[in-house]
Amino acid sequence: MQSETIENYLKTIYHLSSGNSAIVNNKQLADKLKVIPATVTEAVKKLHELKLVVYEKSYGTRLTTTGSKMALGIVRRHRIWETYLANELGFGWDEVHEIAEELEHIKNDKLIKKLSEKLGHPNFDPHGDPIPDEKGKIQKSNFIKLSEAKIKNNYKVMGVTDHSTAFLKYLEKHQLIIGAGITIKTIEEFDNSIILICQKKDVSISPKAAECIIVQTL
Amino acid sequence: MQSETIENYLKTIYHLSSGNSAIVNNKQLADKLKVIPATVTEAVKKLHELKLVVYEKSYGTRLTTTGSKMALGIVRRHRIWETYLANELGFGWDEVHEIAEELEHIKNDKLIKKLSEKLGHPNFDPHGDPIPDEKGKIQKSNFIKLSEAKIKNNYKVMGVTDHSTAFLKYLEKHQLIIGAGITIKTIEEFDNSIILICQKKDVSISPKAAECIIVQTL
DNA sequence: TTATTATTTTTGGCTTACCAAAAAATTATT
DNA sequence: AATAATTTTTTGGTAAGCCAAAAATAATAA
Repeated sequence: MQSETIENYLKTIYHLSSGNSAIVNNKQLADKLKVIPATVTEAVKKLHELKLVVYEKSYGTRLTTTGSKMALGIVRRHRIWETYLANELGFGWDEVHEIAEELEHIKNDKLIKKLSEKLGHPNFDPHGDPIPDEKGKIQKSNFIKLSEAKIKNNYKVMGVTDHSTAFLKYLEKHQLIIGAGITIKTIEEFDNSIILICQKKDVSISPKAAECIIVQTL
Repeated sequence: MQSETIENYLKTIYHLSSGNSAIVNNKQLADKLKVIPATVTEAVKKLHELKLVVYEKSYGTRLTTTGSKMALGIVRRHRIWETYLANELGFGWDEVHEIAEELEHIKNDKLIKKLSEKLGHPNFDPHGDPIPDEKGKIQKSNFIKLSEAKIKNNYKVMGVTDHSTAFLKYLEKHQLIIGAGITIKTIEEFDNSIILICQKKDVSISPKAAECIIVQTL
């Protein structure tokens, strides 16, 4: 099995199981990887033989400890590159994901080490997602989803969980950039949409969007 | 045909024909690409159909204008990355080639543009090789091979044509680093080896090594 | 020029990563 | 529980990129 194929499967399993080694099913994987379920069946069988996942027929797949470590390594490379592209090369946070999808497959420990060093060993990428350290440890954060925010409280925008270009552009339009301070003004009773104050302006956020925005309690 | 495979063939044809669209043969290609000649035959046929090379049976292969442009693009990416790794990330010039072999395949015009910009649009990489510009134009240089150097003259070490780690380490040991000023002291009659002065020390260079060292006339 | 050597091409085969369609198993719905 | 819908697996097939061995061609030396 090709290293890049393996990495894409492991990474996807990791994301779908939200880092918990929970079980993921073939359909989900097929959708994310843009292949048909039959292809996934084949692949997870091979990954099982490589002891990177535990695959149980007609049930599902989860990462082994080894697989999880590898996945964490890929996630680390991806997020280090995203941070580097944004902070050092001046890319917008809506552009970095796509490029990092390619860069993440370059496995050269020294390269990632140098990049991390130059960035001052960051713990979070420009989307606010945590960057696993060399050992795969992920820094816990006091981040919550904007949808869980409480009225009158102050928060700082830290990231997003949806990386689609459409969504990122939407945020930019509302000045909801990383680091922006916000205050919850109202939460509409009838549809749960949130009115918040950002840059002294009122901004209305739909519940769906609020689910995808990560904020830090201040 | 996979983009990375195409790129590796084009790049190799480019290097073997010394940028002149001269004819290269299957054996040479097979050796460089670490495949058997039969594989090359298959590949060049396909590249011919893609109009990237002109392949004549039992004769040889050369780049078309399109193929040449593509090759120049790959060479540009490779050398920009090498320069970036050395100048911005502090890698040694003996380390950058290997990493750039992978990075060169990431095709994102904006990325290369940003890297080049950050470097101040360099025309030469850390090995002294010219970096083609966005249009594929290569800056001419007054560089010569050390083997062509004349007695008593002064030169500056600008690069190498052999990127093997062994060779680069050999140079480093003799303090023959990029930018080093040298003076030709003697050229031995019987074996053409060169005695030069570098850092106030006498250094003897074999004719074979002298073939691989690029110097600039001062 | 013939013999020898080197290179190139052909042929048949392999693995990886995919797909399509059909069959089997699981899960959900009535 | 029976039926319908979904998911999973099996089966057969494809293209890319490789190899090994044999046949054909070209280049070199005797």
